[in-house]
Amino acid sequence: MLTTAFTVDSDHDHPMTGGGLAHREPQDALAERLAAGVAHTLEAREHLFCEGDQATHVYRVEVGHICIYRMMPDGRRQVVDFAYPGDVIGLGALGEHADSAQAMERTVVRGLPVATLKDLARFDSQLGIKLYEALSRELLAARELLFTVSQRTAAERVAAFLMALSRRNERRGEKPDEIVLPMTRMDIADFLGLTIETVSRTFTRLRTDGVIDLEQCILVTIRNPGALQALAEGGPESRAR
Amino acid sequence: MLTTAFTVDSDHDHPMTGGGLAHREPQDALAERLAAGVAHTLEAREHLFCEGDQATHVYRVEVGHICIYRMMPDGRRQVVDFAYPGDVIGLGALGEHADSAQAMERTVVRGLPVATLKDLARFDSQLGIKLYEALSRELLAARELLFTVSQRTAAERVAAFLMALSRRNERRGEKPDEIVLPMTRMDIADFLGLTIETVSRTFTRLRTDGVIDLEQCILVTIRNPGALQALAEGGPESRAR
DNA sequence: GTAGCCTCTTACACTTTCTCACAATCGGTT
DNA sequence: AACCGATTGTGAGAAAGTGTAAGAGGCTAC
Repeated sequence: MLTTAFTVDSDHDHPMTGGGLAHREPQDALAERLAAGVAHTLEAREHLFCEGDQATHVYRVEVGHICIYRMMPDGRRQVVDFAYPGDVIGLGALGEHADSAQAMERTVVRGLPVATLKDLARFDSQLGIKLYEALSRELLAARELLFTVSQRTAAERVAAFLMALSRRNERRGEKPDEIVLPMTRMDIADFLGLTIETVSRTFTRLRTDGVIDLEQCILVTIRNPGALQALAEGGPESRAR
Repeated sequence: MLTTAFTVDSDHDHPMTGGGLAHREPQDALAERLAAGVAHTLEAREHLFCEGDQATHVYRVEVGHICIYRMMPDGRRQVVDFAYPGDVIGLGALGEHADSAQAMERTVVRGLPVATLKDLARFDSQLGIKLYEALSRELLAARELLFTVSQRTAAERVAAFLMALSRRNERRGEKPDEIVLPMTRMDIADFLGLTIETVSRTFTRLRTDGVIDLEQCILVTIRNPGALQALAEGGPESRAR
């Protein structure tokens, strides 16, 4: 899960916070179980599950990316999370899914039946704790996003979003200043509670201000990490409230 | 936890969703354990714990109300939850608290050491499941609030907030059309991601429109539940997006 | 290669919410 | 009863973000 936290170090100082993605590569009991799951390939735009579906499985993304969102009858949409390879999906669900999960491109997931997981947890208390911790990280990330969407300006939200992806790259051993965006502007807008136009304008503004480069719309290069960081944290020019 | 969900029935159709308050009166293993906890009285404005404090205990509110929030260095605040009697606080914390908990008035809580809870959960898998479910409900409520704050207009947010409190009353066997607000306008504003002025104006607007009555600022009487409901759901006059 | 489609960008008028300033009200105290 | 501080309510102007619409860029299929 993407954490739009304004403190850079939260990922490392608090290993439990999980940082960018809530339960990435869990080298533990949970990971072991999931590795034994059945692989399933989704085409682009295909749904892994929808709101109201029975929550039968827990999934781990192997390849590709998945967008988790929720809709209002009138079409308003809230993206809750972007799941990257290694991320686990479907943990919080009790009975029915409260949101939908859609592949953003051709994506491979590995699924484990909830019933199996439950049985295993009954005897393996270590696994139970891992599940609990994974859920805690999701809760923290959800509240972080709430904070971002509720209290930050458009520029701050986009900056926080990019910083989250940058930190994610860093943790993964990838270049922290080159960010590939697997999601559309619409996905970003619905994640940050903005319109697609505002997201686009904000990207442009960051580019003209020399904070980022944007050769293609899916590739962001961070030119001035300090400025981006400051903006994400609620920098000098941000409104005081 | 307060759920600002737009579907009224979510409370009852999905018992796991928890509805208004995430883990109210858990008549189960968790409740039993918490009943054995040590009572502690907080004065108005006193903090139960602060961001960064070691998460030593899990608490249940017995009397009074507690506001759970998070601050940004520049003073921006996000209220994450209002805890009512019966609600459990401090569940998601791993190591350190990520938010602060402040009594809104003289409040009595009952605390149980996390270490004790962990020991108990090791042998009582039923308790472990209850903890997991309680956390799931918190996650659902957090995402619900995210949705509300991110996608709804000021009027819709206030309406959703009042509807959540109304449903909460109903579940408790109290009058669903008479709502006592234990929190200040500032708390509501920081919960809904609005300014105090906008909250105030919106209340006034609802009053002049005949949707609610507002003799004192802490007592809301719902005059037209249908209209309030429609507004909370994103009624006819809401923007289509 | 180019026609067609989809996403992204940009511009401008408009709406909502915020900011700032001040008045009114409430609750507790002297 | 009058005072006081804190909270709440109201109004006018400012700012941020939105909605509409038009144009640019990129990908796919033919």
